[in-house]
Parts: sequence; structure tokens; C-alpha cells
Amino acid sequence: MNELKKGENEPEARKSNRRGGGRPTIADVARLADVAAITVSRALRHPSRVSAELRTKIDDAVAQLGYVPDPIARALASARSDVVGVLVPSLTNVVFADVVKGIYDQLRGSSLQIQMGNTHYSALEEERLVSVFLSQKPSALIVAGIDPTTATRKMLANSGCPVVQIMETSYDPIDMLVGFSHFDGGREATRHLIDSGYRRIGFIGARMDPRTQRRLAGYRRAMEDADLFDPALITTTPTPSSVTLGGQLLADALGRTPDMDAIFCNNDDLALGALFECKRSSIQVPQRLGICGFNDLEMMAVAFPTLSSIRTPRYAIGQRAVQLLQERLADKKVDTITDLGFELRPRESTNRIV
Amino acid sequence: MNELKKGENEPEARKSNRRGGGRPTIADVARLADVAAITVSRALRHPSRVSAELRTKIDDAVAQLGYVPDPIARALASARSDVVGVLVPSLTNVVFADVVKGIYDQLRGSSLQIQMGNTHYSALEEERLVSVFLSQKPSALIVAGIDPTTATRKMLANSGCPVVQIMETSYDPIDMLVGFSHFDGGREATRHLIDSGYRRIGFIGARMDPRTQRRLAGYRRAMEDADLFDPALITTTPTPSSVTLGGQLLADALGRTPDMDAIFCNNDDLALGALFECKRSSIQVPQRLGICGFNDLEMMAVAFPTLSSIRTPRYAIGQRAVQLLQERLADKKVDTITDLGFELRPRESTNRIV
DNA sequence: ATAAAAAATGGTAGCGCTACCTTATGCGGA
DNA sequence: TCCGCATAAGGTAGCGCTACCATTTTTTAT
Repeated sequence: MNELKKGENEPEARKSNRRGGGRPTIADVARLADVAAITVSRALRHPSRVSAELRTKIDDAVAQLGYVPDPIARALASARSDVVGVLVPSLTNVVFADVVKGIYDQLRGSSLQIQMGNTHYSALEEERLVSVFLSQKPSALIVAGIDPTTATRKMLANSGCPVVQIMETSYDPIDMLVGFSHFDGGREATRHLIDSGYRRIGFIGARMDPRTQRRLAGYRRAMEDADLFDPALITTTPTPSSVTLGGQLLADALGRTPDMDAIFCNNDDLALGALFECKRSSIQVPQRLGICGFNDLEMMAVAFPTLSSIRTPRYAIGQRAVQLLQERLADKKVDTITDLGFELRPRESTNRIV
Repeated sequence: MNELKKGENEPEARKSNRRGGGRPTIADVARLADVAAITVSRALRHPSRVSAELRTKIDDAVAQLGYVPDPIARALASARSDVVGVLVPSLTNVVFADVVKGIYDQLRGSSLQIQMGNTHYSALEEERLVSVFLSQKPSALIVAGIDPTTATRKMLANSGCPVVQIMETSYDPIDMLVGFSHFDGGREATRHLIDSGYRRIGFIGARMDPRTQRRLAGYRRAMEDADLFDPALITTTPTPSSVTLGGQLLADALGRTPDMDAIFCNNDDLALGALFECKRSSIQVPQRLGICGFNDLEMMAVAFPTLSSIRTPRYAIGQRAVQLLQERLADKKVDTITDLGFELRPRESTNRIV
């Protein structure tokens, strides 16, 4: 009953016998390098804690066997996986694509993987996904959420796992927060229209998730401050945003308030749709109607006429979120709230005095 | 030395003692339901193999403890994780966003998670990522690759893990393939322009990845077949595609071949940029210049004028890829190649006889 | 020189689950 | 009655790694 020493009397048999499917394990490396398995583990995880001599021997053995550590076994043993969960409310919205790209780029080289979840702008779905993701013991979670439910907040807070909420700066962070103020963005866009000489400024918005609501609130504040607010100028729909919808909402708004002289579109897709609708109906932009969008997608700068917008730091948000995580995971002190701001990009579509 | 029976004389202590961090385990459920751990595992994994009576008892215990199985431990024990790896060449391209959405939607309810990788249109990066992803023993891999390297093909083929290559139907499948023919798409778009009465039809393309190349090849074939081919009409750049670039490439092309009377844009972003450029330069579309795009993004149908394009089944590709995986994982017979086709959408931008 | 602290290595015991096999139980047919 | 066969349950032994502690060696302080 003393046949416990594997790999010596069964040079080839191992491969097919073992459940794991024949890839070399840390034990194989240890045997080849003539050290204990734990030392191999250390050499790979914390090289500085192993003497240079052994490190070399181990590295050689790793190279010779083509050893690749099993991330699953590691995760089980250390109760931490190499996965960063990313929760976004939409997969197709370019805004989040940019954010995810920022996250991804910043993560490169760090051996961390991205696991994606789509909350569909639903707080309940978000709650479900947070629970699922946490069960995988992720290294960290990045949540481009809507406003989280109490249960979600509690789960995240108790998880012991770093959490970055992104996009928005307007609520209490669970852990870390990176974004900008949508309220201020909406207000600044509206002020810009007012400053450009428009008076009957409409608002069109789709889906009306919390962030959209805050931009609308910013619009309202700006209009009220200038004594221009009129609820009839607001057109919204729960339908998801699209270019097509932008045209429809504009037509609708102009039908109800024909004296409208400018429009703040809650995002750039709507703005583009509005622009096309104006072209089609021979409405002069910016003379008869000013248009301002939100996000400043690439096309805004080359549309004809070029479209004003609020530039939002989407890529930077993703990047910074990961930077914060990395610092946190390295036990550094980290800011709780990071406001990355936004920037007005005035262009032809609001430049009345051509 | 007989204190092996945990959970009986240490009712609370467990929580803080154990490495895993206090969440209930399958052993806790087993104890509460008074069955063996393996039976709990079976009840959850293959309910039909456990008697109704025990199943109820176990379900109750699960509910009472709020037990959630640990996916990592499961993955280690069964050498299969609940993760589907998704490799795309770009995170920001709407085309892939649509595909990923299709994947995600089809995956919902199935307990499988998506892990994302971005190959940046690089076969080497793809190779690296495939290796990393395979080390996580995914349930399946979906690769919206470029043409894979030999090493990549070999790894995937030997992995024993279902693989769906998507987007393209033109090469040997490693396992399964879902897409359409980019060559045919390019040819059909070009033919459409020819049929619409255009003769000096240009091509603009960016990035020039393999799929783009095949669309160009389709263009070329159509032009040659009609005896209209002229290399001077082709304008390409390795720069990634963008709306801005569309305008620049068009301007460039018109500078070199002023008699060009139509343009096949390798994708819709370029087409939109080209349209704006025409507007800006007062070039009549479709009279002076016809424009046809590729992909048929949402905006194409509402641009002014509306833009012709080739509608590609992006969402359906994602969906179908997952369907195939699901059938394969359920041991059903599955088609190796699925051609989802495409569809010409002629619109105002190529309708010369207005 | 000696004690104390630090650095380098190893042994053991899991992490929480499931593959694989063995053992009980029920049922029909000879 | 007994055998065979299916069904249902349990026992055992890992999956491949790392936390935790024990042990050995080296360095530093006194």
C-alpha cells in the first residue's frame, strides 16, 4: 500500500489516469526543481521571498514543462479569483463600450480577467448579478449601475471585495466612486443654449434611467434660473434611445411647441436623429433650431453641421476605476470619490451667429 | 483525536475559523437535510437522480441556509467552469457590441457567465488570450477572430472545449462556425451600385483586417465581372475606422479620381462620414455620388438621405453561436457551418432616379 | 560568543465540490 | 427462493493550489 509516490513508477500512465487531464501541475514542477510545491507557489507568487538560486531552478522547470498555473485551483485555495466583474446597464450603448475599453486597457498585463454582466437598467437584475458575481469571489467589482437597491448595497459592502461604482458622482459611495455629475452636465448644456441666445429650449430624453433623470434635473434648474422653464418643452419616453427615436421625439416636440428654438438632447444618438429630422424637414440648424447633445461621440465633430455636445470622460472613467482597484489591491490609500468632470464642446449646431 | 465532526460542538466558531469565510457549504446543507454531501450535489445537479422525498428535504435545507454553490470549487472538482470565453477584435465597434448582446441574451437563464477578451485584431494577441482562457477550463469559447494562427487552431482543437468561430464563413471551422460571407456581401453591395447605374465606383476601407479584405475582394470581383475595375478607385488605410476617417477617405478618393460617381464604404461609420463630407462639399447624394455602406447600423435608415447598406445578422450570430453551444453541451448533433446570410438594403443614397 | 530576530524552506491540511466506485434497496422473472 | 438488474444512496479520494505553521538557516545585535 505504499504506491503513493506518483510520477515515478507511472511515467506516462498519469496523463490519462488523472481527472485533471494531463497538464503539468505545481507538483510536477516541484519534483523537477527538487523543491517543495509550496516553494514553487511562492516563487511564482512572491518571487522576492525565494532565494535567487531556487528561483532560477524553478523558472527553468516551469519553462521546461510548460507549466501554467491553474487559476481555478488557485482561486479555491486562496478564496480570490483573478476575475474583475463588470456590470453595465447596456452592452450596445457606445458609452459603456468606451468605459469597458478603458477598463480592459488598464487591466492588460495584470493577469486579471473581465467578466461581463448586463443589468438592463434594472436594479433587480443588478442585485441578482451582484449576488452571482460575488459567489465567484472576484478580485474586484466595477458597477456602472443604476442606483443600487439596499440589498445590493449591503451585499457589496459586506463582500470584502473592492467595489468601484462608475459614471455618477451623486450618491454615497459603497466603496469607491468614479464619474462626473450628470446634473451639472445637463445644466451646463442648457446654459450654453441659453447663452447662445435661445429661449424656448426643449429637452428630449429616452429610457429615463436615473442618470437621464439627473440630466433632466440639470436642464430644469438652468431653465428655472433663467426664468425660461416650461414643462411643455420636455418630451420623454421610456423607450430605449436610438437615432430614429431622436427624430421622432423632435418631430413630436415641435408639433406641440412650434415656437421651440433649441433642443437639448439627452444623448448624442438622439441629437443625431434630431439633426437628420431637421435636414429632412428643412429646418435650419442652428438658425431656426439649436441642437446640443450629450457625451460627445466621435461623429458629433464631423456631422454637418457639427454638433455641440458635452464631452464625457468615458474611457478615462474605465481606466481610473481600474487604477483605483489596483492601488487598493496593493493596499494603498485611495480616494473615495473621483470626479473626472466633463467639458462643453460648442460647435456649429448651437452657433446662431454664423 | 476524535474531534473531526465539525459543526456539532462548535456551532458558531466555524464561521470565523474557516478559510472560506463563513458561507454555508454543501456539507452544511447535507447535515441539515440529513443526507450525504454527494446527494446534495446530485439533487442540485441532476435532480432526476434523487428521490422526490430527499429532493424536497434538500431544497428546504438549501433555502433555509441560503446556500449558494461555490462555482470555483465546482470547477476544480469537475474540471469545467461555468464561463464562456468571448474573444472579439474590438470592444468599441458596435458590430461586436451587437454580437455580444446576442450572446448574452441567449445565455441568460443558463447560469453561464461571459468572460471577455479583446484581441485588437491581432492574431498573436488572440493566441495569447486563447491560451489564457483555456487555462480557465471554460464551458465553451466563442471567437470572433481574425484568421487564427496554426498554434491557435491547434490549441482550440485539442482543448476538448466547444468552440464557435463567428462572423465569417470562409475558412475551415475548428469546430463550429456561424457567420456569413463577407466576400459575397462586398460583391452584392457593388453589384447594387452597378445596377443602379453607377460606373466609376470607388471603395474606401479602414483597418483592412481579413474581413475587410474579403469585402474588398468581393468588390473587386463585381467590378471585374462588369469590366469596370480600376485600382485607382480603391482607397484604404490601416488606421482604425471612424466617421471622421470616412470623410477624409472620400475627400482623398475624390481628389485622385474626380470622376468617381459612387462609393462602397467598407462599413457604416465610413459611409456616414462620407455622407457628411458630401453635405459639407455640396456633393449631391445620390445624383452626383452614390453611397453604400456595410452592416446597416440603426442610423442608416434615418440619415438624410437614408443610406443604403448591407444588413448583417450580428445579433443573430451571437444568439445562434450560443444555441449551438447549448445543443453541443447537451450532446446533440450540431451543424458545423451556419451561414446566416445578409441582406441588401437599398435606400435613397443609391437611388439615382429620384 | 550567544541570544534574538529575520529570512528561507518545508509539511500539513484543507478550500468546497464532484468523479468514481461501492453498498443498500426494490422489483420482476425463473 | 434466488438471481439479476435497475435505482438510490453513500464513502472515498481527490481536483491543484495556498494558508498557516513549524523548522531550519542566516544575519544582526549585544
